Amino acid sequence: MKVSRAQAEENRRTVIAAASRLFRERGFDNVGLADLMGAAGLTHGGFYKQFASKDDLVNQACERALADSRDTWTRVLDEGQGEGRGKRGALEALVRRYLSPNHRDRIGDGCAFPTLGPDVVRRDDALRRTFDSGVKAQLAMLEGAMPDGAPEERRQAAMAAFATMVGGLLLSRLVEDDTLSRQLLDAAAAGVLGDTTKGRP
Amino acid sequence: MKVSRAQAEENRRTVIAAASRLFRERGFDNVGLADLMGAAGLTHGGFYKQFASKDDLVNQACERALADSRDTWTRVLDEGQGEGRGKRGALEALVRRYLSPNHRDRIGDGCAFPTLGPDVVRRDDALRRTFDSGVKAQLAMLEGAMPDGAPEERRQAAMAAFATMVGGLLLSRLVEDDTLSRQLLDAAAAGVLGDTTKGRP
DNA sequence: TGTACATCAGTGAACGCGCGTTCACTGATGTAC
DNA sequence: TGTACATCAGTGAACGCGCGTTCACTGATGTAC
Repeated sequence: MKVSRAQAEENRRTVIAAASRLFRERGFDNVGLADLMGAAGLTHGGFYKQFASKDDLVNQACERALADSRDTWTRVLDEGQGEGRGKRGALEALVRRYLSPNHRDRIGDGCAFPTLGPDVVRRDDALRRTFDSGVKAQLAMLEGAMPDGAPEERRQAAMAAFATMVGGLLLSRLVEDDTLSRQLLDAAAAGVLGDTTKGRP
Repeated sequence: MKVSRAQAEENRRTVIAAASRLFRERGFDNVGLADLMGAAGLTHGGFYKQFASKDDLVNQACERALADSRDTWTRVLDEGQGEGRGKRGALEALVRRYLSPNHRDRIGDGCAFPTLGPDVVRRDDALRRTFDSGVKAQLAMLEGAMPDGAPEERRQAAMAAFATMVGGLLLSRLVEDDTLSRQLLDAAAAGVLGDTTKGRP
């Protein structure tokens, strides 16, 4: 049976959104076409009416995930600057949200770099370019969010901060003890925001 | 044909060593039993004479990779302390080696956390415990390598440093421009070692 | 030390399963008159 | 506005392939005498 163009377009978007979540949760190889189409209430046979291949969907889903991530960062930075103490407050809001137990536990909605990064490194498709752009874009946002210093210093600080955030989230997911996991998140946040925030009582 | 016990034991070790490298290079799912046994010049049929399952080998290969990593850290810290400026020199040697283009490019020989970490997070086997122990062990080494501060401060600094190292390596592998990649490595190293090392000229 | 036999690491074919992809078909949608 | 027909999103079965796992078999090793 055919379906209206609007419905088909909505189905396509539903599949991409589900893929963007499922790939982060289970990895590219552990999500089948049947899972992906099933998320939109469809059967797997129609897949190739919407996408050229599984790799095509992988790429579109990752673009979606990275775009969502950028939107979240923009929103959090805006909110933090609005209610907080200027640029410093915005950066703090972003870092604390990124390095939170909530972000740690919601892998399917979270940042794609500490989740799919290594899988992408092993590829040589268009996906590498997608992530390359994604890193540059979020690095630029972080650079703009850095409150202090000359442009060159802020760029360097943004790179170190990004590394600490991505690595802190990844490590916090690798340890099983929740207390240690939170300590890792807090220590990483303190490392980014300056040790003055955390420290001796 | 049978083979001497010594030969069989050597074959087993060869397979584990090859697995430890291949899994890091291609991921667990993209290395078949035929590849693994072939690395020791064997056919895939004999696999189950040596290992209970593929997951069993995955776990043993990761234990090996993590143990090798610890050995490397120990050696680099010793060398750095010997020829360098005490504990400070040892930490610098470790961080600069970890965040080097060489480590970035040699994934098969490198740290397992930014390479296999996300794949491990998705599992719930014994492998999670293996990595949990691995994180704790290397964190303890880093804590011991921290030159300054009270124990609590050194522990927190070690956590932030570990996060920056793991994240910096991962990000450096995700960007395609070599110059930017090296800047990420250097910025991460500067973040760990204190911005005084790098900075304005 | 030499011989007879049990052991078992390794072989190579086969099995079963899930996966990405293809394809003939369906029937509501969208268009042309 | 109503009718006839082409389009094409979605269906469900089938294909081929690679993979982890199993198994009967081999023959050199290791052991018992």
